[in-house]
Amino acid sequence: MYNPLHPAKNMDLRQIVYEKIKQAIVNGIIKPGEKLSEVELAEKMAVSRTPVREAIRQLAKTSLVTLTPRKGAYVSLPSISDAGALYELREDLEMFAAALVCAHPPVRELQEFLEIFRNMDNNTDPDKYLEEDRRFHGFLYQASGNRFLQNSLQELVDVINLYRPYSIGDKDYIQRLSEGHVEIINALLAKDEVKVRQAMGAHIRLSRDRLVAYLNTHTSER
Amino acid sequence: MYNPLHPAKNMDLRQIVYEKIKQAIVNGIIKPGEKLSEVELAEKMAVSRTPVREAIRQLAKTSLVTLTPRKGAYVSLPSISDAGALYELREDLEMFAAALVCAHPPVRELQEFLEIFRNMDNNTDPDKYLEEDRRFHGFLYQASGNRFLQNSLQELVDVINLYRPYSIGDKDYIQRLSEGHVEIINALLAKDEVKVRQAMGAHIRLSRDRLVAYLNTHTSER
DNA sequence: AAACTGTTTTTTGTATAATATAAACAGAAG
DNA sequence: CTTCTGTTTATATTATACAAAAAACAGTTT
Repeated sequence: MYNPLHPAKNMDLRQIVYEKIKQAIVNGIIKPGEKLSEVELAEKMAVSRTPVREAIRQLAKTSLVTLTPRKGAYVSLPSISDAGALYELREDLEMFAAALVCAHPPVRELQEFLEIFRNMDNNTDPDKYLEEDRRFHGFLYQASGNRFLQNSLQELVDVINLYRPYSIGDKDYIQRLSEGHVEIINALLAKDEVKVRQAMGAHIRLSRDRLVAYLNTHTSER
Repeated sequence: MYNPLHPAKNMDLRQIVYEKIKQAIVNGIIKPGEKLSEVELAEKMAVSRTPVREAIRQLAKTSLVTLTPRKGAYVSLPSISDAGALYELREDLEMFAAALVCAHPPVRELQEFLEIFRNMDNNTDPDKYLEEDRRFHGFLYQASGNRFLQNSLQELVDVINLYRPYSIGDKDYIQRLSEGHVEIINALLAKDEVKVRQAMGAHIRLSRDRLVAYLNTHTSER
């Protein structure tokens, strides 16, 4: 039940501002390449520039924001070659995380996800898929039991999500991606580590190839 | 040769302060658990509190510093169980990085390192070993060609180095660790990826086991 | 003497003011 | 008309001032 005597607010302004800006970035409200004006953000959130500055500095440490001395802060605009490097690292880390989960698979939750992804196909709302996809992967990170791994992966995925403008509205892959999830879950439930790694690797590569192909055809050069 | 017309200083104060504090931490001048007083640091470096605050906030994003709202910032004091998680992740990433280097080994530099580590044994100055060890691993990160991997690994290793007070003065392992490096380098030069991964994995586990054993015997509980 | 309460002191958190740099612009020279 | 230079304007950077919270302390009560 509810305890009315919880801490009033154990977050300071900077933390709140940090989360707000971060959400604005990962949800695409502020787009890659756009400038983060201190005064503008401060005014919009009705705080002074100090907490905004500190939040931006912290964001910069996550690669979501790029700092240019004496110029300002901008939402990172990862290059086309960054995409390869980011996915290369992600593939390794996701396979590792999944392998760790494989040792002690959380059966109940996995079965819930299994149901969800079994019922998804190319007619599913892409936003709905995206939401469950994030939830699933995030759950695996947490279930890996290694908080440093969890942290690294979450940061990495947040950066990768900056490419979202280049992949939305792409319904053709939802079924294949969902099937990939089903495969991963089944391998986890079977505690088959080799298959888990293989399935996860293929799943991530599918996303990577889709993005790289898109970038190659739809961008001149970056 | 030297060009006198390089940028006067393309670093702002915050960046300078950031590096100074970071160096103080990784070099053990400020020890794990110690408090980072804003005024004290500002006075010592003869700057105002603002750049110091921002530097500390950024440091906190690297896990080198832990922030406690309304209390202050402290040099992180990783727990005994963190040690396992940190090394678990490091093992995976170092193996991955080494495997990447294996595809295009930088022969010249590897041979230089080979000479260095061949000439090391338990009589070598531990500080000298530590320096070359860091240099070698850092070189591999860079040679992996993946800047995100390089970044993650460097941050991870910096945090692991916080345990240094718990492992100094331990000369018995220098020879074994050096032999490990030789093994890794030879496997890289032979482009034998399987052996590279195996050698690197064993090398990291050796360090981990040494630390965990030490922590288990020399600390009651954290 | 121990514990509680009220006060002082120190330090963090936030806001604002001062400074320095860079971008935009306009006027003058070629 | 173009280019260069000086000025203005806007913005990031740094410093300082103020507010709020936590820690240290002391005095009082039991």
